[in-house]
Amino acid sequence: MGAQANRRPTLDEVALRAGVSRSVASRVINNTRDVSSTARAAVQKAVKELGYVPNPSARALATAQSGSVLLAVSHDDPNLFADPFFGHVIVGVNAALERTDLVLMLLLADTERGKERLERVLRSRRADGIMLLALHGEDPLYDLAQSLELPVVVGGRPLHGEPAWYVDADNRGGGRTATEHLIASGRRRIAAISGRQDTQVGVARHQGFREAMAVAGLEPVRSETADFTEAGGAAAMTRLLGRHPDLDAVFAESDTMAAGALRALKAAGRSVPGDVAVVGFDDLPIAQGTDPALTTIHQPVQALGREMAKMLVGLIEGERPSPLILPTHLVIRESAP
Amino acid sequence: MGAQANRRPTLDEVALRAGVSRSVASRVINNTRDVSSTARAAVQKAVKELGYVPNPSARALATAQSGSVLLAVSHDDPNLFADPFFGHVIVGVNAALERTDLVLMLLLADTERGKERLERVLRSRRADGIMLLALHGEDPLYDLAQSLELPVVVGGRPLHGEPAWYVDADNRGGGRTATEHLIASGRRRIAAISGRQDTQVGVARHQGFREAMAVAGLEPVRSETADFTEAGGAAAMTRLLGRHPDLDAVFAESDTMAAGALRALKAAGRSVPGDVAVVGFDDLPIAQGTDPALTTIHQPVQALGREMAKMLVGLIEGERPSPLILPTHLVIRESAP
DNA sequence: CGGCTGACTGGAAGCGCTTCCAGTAGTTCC
DNA sequence: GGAACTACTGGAAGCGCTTCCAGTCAGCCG
Repeated sequence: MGAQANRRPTLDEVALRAGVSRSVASRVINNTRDVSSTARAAVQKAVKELGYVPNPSARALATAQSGSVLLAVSHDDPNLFADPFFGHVIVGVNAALERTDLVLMLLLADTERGKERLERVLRSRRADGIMLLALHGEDPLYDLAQSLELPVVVGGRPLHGEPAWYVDADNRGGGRTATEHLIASGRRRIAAISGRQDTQVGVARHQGFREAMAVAGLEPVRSETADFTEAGGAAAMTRLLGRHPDLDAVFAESDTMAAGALRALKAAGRSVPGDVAVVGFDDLPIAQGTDPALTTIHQPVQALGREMAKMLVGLIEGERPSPLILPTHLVIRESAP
Repeated sequence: MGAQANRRPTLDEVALRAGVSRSVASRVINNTRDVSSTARAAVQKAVKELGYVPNPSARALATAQSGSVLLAVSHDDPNLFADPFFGHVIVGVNAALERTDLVLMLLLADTERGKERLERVLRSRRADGIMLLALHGEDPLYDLAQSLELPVVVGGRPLHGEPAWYVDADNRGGGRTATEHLIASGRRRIAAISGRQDTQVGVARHQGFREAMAVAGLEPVRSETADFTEAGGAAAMTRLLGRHPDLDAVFAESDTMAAGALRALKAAGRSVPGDVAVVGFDDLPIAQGTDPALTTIHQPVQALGREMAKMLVGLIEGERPSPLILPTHLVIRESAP
């Protein structure tokens, strides 16, 4: 009755109860060799009876391994994380981690203070490895993590240079596929709304667009750059229409911007896909909710998270995995049949 | 030249360099009293020169405090977490934690294995406190956390009973407000599409609906229950139209379901808001993307996360905060002017 | 039958920190 | 001038675990 309430059992108590030494108990817990089956059974029994759970801090101290990995999102837009994209990544990461004993730590570093905090966490080696997401331009974080000799896996790629370990979607290939689809369906006056050009994603997708246009011998009507937001997409679309009222297709390089573009097209009285065909990129849930439903490039976001985590676990366990580029594919809906 | 590369400095080395004992160095680091200013300065200098960062495991072991808090999401739908809702909660949590030294651990427990893992993490006291999200029906997790004598803050409320510490949005008030708005705009044949009735959210919103109808002396046309998904909302809307072709308003108790309802209404040839007015709930980004844009109840999701984290920090620091219900408010857009 | 394995075992030394406590000075007060 | 403070200081004892290492005790070979 409330007697055993307060203190949690320690390994010593388990050992005592099992009638063995602490070393033996530890070996049983950690499943290492050199334990007789009788000792093993006794310890396991004691563990169960006492409800023993190892103290992670003590273990971490003794082994110099924290037992956790960090997912760091460093960005200057505090709301970026609200994008469902991240939710999917996390679901993937979580799934991959579920089969290990690693716990996920999450740190969003948007403010200056947040970034300092992230740096402290990194330096303190609270995590055995780190996953970096949404690097835009040059992020000092990457270099820091590198210099700490911590395993680092980058999701996406930074704008310049190529990290040793990363997982990325085939953005360039996706951009090409999207554009090819528009061309194949007979569109000729094709414009693009590209995302921020200080991100590798933004650049790569647009590069795919330009490649496909060049291959087809077409001149892009015009491209507008927006900031990956719905409002930005709408504004860009409006600008495009103002300058090139006769365009017949738009490749909006993210679904969110595509949604904005659809809204602007509707406001301008254009029918989709009748007057203008629209292809997005990402295949987020909104893509199905827009009117008309959005033809888009699917990128395997959950897989991205999963593979990042897997790669990191591999690195921590001493393997040397290869960078990974995940395929994207076209999903045809109504906005560009 | 790679000399100091490998080992990180310890407190002993800092003390040595500063010419004081380890105790003094520790006191300086932790900013406790009883340190002369000369000693303090010497230690601070040594810390800087050595780039010393305390080892969190050692500290955790000595203080019996992990320095982290856990956000646990236990649900049976593995994709629920992809909902932007969670992203916003996390942004809020992160913001509140930024001013502390606590680190956020995130655990999604959808599978059986995930739940066991969550339980292990809880039992091992890897976290100093826990935030629980998306409890549906009765979740054993809550009782477990309670029994561990860990501070627990619940986001939303479980279906039955009331936790000691929770933060919730005023779902019932929101449901009332939404309904009152429909009534005030002259609608009389009002139906509702309620969410899962095994969640407190679902029940509370619908209760608000019923209250407002009763106060106005109106009989609900009919209510259909869906599962908070777009498809579910569309199906429910179709059923409603089948049975009550003359309804003139719908309160869809989540934006996602509202989006589905809009789609079904359009498919049935009804104009919104001409024939049927629609009010949603949540004020997610989709609410602005639907056509027509959705009148909805805004709930402060980010604030929910922030307040949960604040409350938890308070609990950990020994305060006894009060449960909190955050206000919701009506956002009028096109679907129900 | 002596000596050698090989399978186990338990003692003990840490991991890097916090914190209690006994102690040393320097001050103040009667 | 001595007692009683106050303001610091450093030694030492942990926190709960892992892991090295020196043993012990069978069994088995020649």
